[in-house]
Amino acid sequence: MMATKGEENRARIVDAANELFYKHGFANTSFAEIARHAGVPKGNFYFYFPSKNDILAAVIEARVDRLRNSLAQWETAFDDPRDRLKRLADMPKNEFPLIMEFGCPMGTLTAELGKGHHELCDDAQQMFTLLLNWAEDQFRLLGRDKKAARTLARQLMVRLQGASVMAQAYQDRNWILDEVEQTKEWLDAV
Amino acid sequence: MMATKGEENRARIVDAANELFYKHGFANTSFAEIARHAGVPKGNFYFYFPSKNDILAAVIEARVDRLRNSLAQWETAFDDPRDRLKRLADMPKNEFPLIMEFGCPMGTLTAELGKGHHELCDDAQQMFTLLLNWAEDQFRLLGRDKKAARTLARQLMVRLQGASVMAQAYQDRNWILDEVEQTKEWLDAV
DNA sequence: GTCTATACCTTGATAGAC
DNA sequence: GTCTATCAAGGTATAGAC
Repeated sequence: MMATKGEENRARIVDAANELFYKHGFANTSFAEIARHAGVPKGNFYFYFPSKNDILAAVIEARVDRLRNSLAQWETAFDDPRDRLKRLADMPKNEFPLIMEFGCPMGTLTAELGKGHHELCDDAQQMFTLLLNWAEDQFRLLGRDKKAARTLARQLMVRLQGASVMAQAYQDRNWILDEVEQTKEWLDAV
Repeated sequence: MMATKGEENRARIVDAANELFYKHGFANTSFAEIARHAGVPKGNFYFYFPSKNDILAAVIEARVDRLRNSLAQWETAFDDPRDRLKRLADMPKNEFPLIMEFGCPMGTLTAELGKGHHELCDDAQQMFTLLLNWAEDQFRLLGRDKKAARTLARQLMVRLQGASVMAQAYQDRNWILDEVEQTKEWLDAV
C-alpha cells in the first residue's frame, strides 16, 4: 500500500526517536537530534505530536507491537513451549552488541522513567508485562500451576535483566553469553 | 576534629548531589536543585569543583568509600564467609523502599553513563568491581577455586541487579523480597 | 573565600509565511 | 501541510563585587 507523505514523516520521526531514546536516553535526546536523524524539520514535530511525551508514547507503542510480533512468531516457529522459552532467553544474545553498549531497551527505559516520576512509567511496564504473561503461559503449557508458572516467568526475567545490566556496566558480552547458557540449562531442568 | 567552612560546604554539595543524582539521574539534576538542597549558592560550586563532572566524580568516590566501609564491617561482624555473602544478598532488602522507587544506585548510574559514552563510565564500574572482588574472595574462603568463585560472584550480582530492575519497573517490593530469599537459599546450597 | 549577577547556549514549544 | 524563524525558560559556566 502507498503511504501518504504525512504518515511516512510520522513513521520516520518515531523510528528515529526509538533509536535515539534507546541509545542516548529519553531526556538526553533533543528534537534537533531526532530531526537530523529523521530528515524532518523539528518545527514539523508539533504537527504530528502535541509534545515530546507523545513521541515517547508512540515509541513505546511501536516497541510493544514489535515485541508482540516476535512472540507470535516464536509461537508458530516452535511447538514445544520449552523451545519457545529458550528462544526468549536467547534474545539478549542475539542483540548483544547493542545491549552491551546501551543496555536492555526495556530495563533502561523503565529505569529512567521511574526516576522523576514520569507519567509514562506505566506505559513502559507494558513491555515487561507482555513478556511475563507470555512466559507464564508457556510454563503453564509445560504443566505448571498458575503460581509456579508465574514464579518461573519472573525468575527468567530477573536473570535476563541482571545480565543486561552487568554486560552494559562492563561493556562485556560474556555476562550475557554466560547467563543465557545457564538460563537455557535451567529451562531444561525445570 | 573541626572542619573548615570550605570543607563543610564541599561535603554538603557532595551529599546533596549524591542523593539527587540517585533519585533524579545525573543529567536531570541541575545546579539549582543541588544548591537548594545543599544550602550553598550555585555560584559557589565552581570554587569547589571545576565542572559538573567533577561533582559526579566526588559522588562516585563517596559511594565507593561507603561501600568499602560496609564490606569491612561485614567482615568483622561475620566469621563465616557464607554469612557475609548472605549479608550482601540482604542489601537490596534492607534498602527496598529506595530501590523500589529509584532502582539500584550502581545499576542505574552505570546504565545512564553508559548511554552517551560518558567519560566517568569507568569510574562507576568501580562500585561493581569492589563488590565482585569481595564476593569472589568469600567464595574462595568457602573452598572454591578461582574460576568457580568468580562465576558464583557474577551470578550473585546478576540476581541482585535483575531483581532491582524489575522491582523498580513495577514499583513492587516483592521482586526484591522473593529474589533475596531465593538467593540466600542458593547460597546455602552452593 | 563567599556570594550576586549574568553571559551564553540549548532546550521544548510557537507563530506565521507559503 | 510543510517549513523557517523565533520564543521563553532553564541549563552550565563565568566575572567580578565584597
